[in-house]
Amino acid sequence: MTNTVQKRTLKTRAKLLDAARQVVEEMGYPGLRTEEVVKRAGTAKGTFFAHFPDKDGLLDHLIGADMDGILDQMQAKTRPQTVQDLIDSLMPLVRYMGSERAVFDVIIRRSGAAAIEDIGPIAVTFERQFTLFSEWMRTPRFRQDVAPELLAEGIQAFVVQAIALNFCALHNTLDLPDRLGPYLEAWLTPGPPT
Amino acid sequence: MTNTVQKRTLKTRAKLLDAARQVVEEMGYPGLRTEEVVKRAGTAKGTFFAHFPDKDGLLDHLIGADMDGILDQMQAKTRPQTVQDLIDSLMPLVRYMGSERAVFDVIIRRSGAAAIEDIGPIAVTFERQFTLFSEWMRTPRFRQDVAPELLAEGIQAFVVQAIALNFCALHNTLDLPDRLGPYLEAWLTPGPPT
DNA sequence: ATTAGATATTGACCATGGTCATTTTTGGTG
DNA sequence: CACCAAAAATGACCATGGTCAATATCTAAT
Repeated sequence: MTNTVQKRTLKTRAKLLDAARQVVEEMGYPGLRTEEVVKRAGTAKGTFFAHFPDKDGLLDHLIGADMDGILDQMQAKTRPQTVQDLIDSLMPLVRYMGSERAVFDVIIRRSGAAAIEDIGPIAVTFERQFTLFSEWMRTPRFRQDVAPELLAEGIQAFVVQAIALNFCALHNTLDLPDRLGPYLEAWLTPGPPT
Repeated sequence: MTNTVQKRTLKTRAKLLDAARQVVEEMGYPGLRTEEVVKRAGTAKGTFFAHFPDKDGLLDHLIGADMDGILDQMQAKTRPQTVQDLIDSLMPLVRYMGSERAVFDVIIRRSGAAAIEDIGPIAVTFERQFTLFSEWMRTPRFRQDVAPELLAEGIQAFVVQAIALNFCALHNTLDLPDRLGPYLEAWLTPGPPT
C-alpha cells in the first residue's frame, strides 16, 4: 500500500496560496473569492476544497504565516524590561492583528480549535505567543505573586480586548498602545494592594 | 407627508422573532435558516431583510434579549464583596456566553460596532456590563490603585479569554469558574508588589 | 513496461444568504 | 368615500461557499 504525498500536491497548494496572496493584495481580504483564487491558480474549485477544509482554512494559512513571521522577529529580541518595553515589543503583532476587521475576525475564530486535529497555523501561533510571553514574564521586573503563565494569558486577553475596543465606534478614541498601556501596567506592575 | 411606523411592522417583526426562537429551539443556532424562519413567520424572504440587515442582525436581537434578561438578574443583586462572590454573580452571564460556539461567535462579532448607527442589542449589553462592573468595583474590597472602569474592562477581557480557552481543545481542561478564579484574583486583589 | 490501487483533480451541482424592481397595504386628507 | 404618497411586503433572482461522483494521474511492486 502506497501512502505518500505526491509532488504535485505541494505544487498545487503553493499555486493556490500564491494566487490567494495575489488576490488579497489586489482586492483585500473582504474581496477574496474562492472562484478568483481558483481561476488564478489554474485549478478547479474542488481542488481548492481538497486542500483546505473551507475558506477560513485558507485564511488561517495566510494570516498564520504572517503572524509566524512577526513572532520570529519578536523572539529574536531580548526580554522586555519594562511595560513600555513590552508594549514596544508587542506592537508589531498587535498592529497586524488589528489591521483589518476581517483579519481580526479570522484570528479570533481560529485562535483555538474544538479538536486537536483541526488546530491550524493561527492556533499554533497563539501557543507560540503563550510560550514566549511566559518566558518574558520570568523576571523580577514584573509581578511575582502569580505564575508567569497566568501573566502570559492575561497579556493575550488584554491584547484582544484592546483591539476589539479599537474597532468599536464607542471606544476607538485611544490609540492602540495608549489603550494597552494602562491594562498592562495594572496587570504586570500593580501598585500597593488595598 | 406621513412618516410613521405602521402597526403591521411591529407585528411582522414579532412574527419573525417568534419564528426564529422556535427554529432555534428545534434545530439549534447552527440549524437556523432564514428560509425556515420566513416560512414559519408566513412572510417573504425580502421581508426578513427589510427588518434585519442580515442574519447576524436577527441573532443579535435574540441573543441580546437573553443577555439583557441575565443582566437584569445581575443588577438586582447586591454588590459582590469578594472575588468568589463576583464569580458567582458573573456565572449566569458567562455560562450563557459560553453555552455554544455559535452563540459566543455572534457575541464577539457584535460586542462592538464600527459605526454608532449599527450598534445592536449585544453591543448595548456590553455597555451595560461595563457600567455594572464599574459600579461593582467601587469598593475597597478590590484594588484601589486603578480606576474602577479599568477594572471593569479587565473583567470583560478575562471573561472572554476564559470562554475562548474553554472552547479550545488544548485548554478545555478546567471548568469555567476555575479558570476565571485565578484571573480575577490576580486582577482584582493582587498580592504584594515586586 | 504493465498494472493496480492509492492519490489528486475536475466541474456540474447544490444550499443558503442576500438584493431589488414591482406590487400591495396603510393611513391621512379633501 | 376616493385618492394619494409613503411604507411595507413580495418573490424571482443573484452571488458565493461548499459537495461529490466521476475521471485522471501518480507510484510502487512485479
